[in-house]
Amino acid sequence: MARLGELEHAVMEVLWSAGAPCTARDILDALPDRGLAATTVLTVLSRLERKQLVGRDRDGRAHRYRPVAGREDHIAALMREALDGAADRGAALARFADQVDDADVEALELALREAVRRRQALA
Amino acid sequence: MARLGELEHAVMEVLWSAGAPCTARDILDALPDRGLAATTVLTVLSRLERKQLVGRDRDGRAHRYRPVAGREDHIAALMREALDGAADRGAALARFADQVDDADVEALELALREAVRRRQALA
DNA sequence: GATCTTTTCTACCGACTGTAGAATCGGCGC
DNA sequence: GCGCCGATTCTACAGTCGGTAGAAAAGATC
Repeated sequence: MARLGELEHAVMEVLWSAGAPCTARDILDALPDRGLAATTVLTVLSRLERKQLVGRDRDGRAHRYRPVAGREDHIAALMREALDGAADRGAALARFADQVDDADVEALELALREAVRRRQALA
Repeated sequence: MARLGELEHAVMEVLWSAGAPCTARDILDALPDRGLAATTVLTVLSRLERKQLVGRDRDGRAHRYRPVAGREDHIAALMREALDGAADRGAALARFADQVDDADVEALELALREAVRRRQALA
């Protein structure tokens, strides 16, 4: 999976938070502290499109950009990718379970119950 | 956390698999297909040391290099790092639970039970 | 002390990222 | 229709990172 630079990530955050497709202008306005040029945002967006992290559709003279996947999907994919590097997946998952805090343990237990339920519904 | 290049990763794999501290020579010999120069391995090791992924101790005229953390610890840390990017950790964990295969679900369930048990023993 | 290995220092190249100017494109209003 | 203005595309450059390794120094061994 493609790695993201700091600005690329910031742009993805804007798109993820927006909830609706954004123009480059919207994104520029959402990052006022950086003092970026409009073309910088466009360049970053085109790179994100090349990496297939955003898509776009024309809207008048501009484009509206949208994330291809949601933030949480993206994160889950990163977690899977990390896990795929394990020789012993069970051991890696055990370490992971040890390292996360109690709230995450509970959330994970819930997530697993739900996932199992969904799987059984499909079977 | 530091990102790893392809060769850096390969060197870490050698160290993780070795089970004992290795010299640069050992690592070079473990990667025969690459036709690397000895200095290349040393350079990579020094970068890994700078990234605090390996440590070393002198042994005669050479050094012996060892991974600071085990492979599974490293992977678990990567997974946590990805998870830390989530606005909604529960949602990210839910996606993760949906995306992994049945064997991983079972391994995770087991890992969680064990983790909870260990936590209770500590409390 | 000569030799041989290991290490350190330095350097180069290519890829990637942040950054943006120049040039072009394309609606919209008049 | 045509010009204007914002959006887009193209091009470029600097900084960093990773892969690669030569030159030079350090250090053990005989």
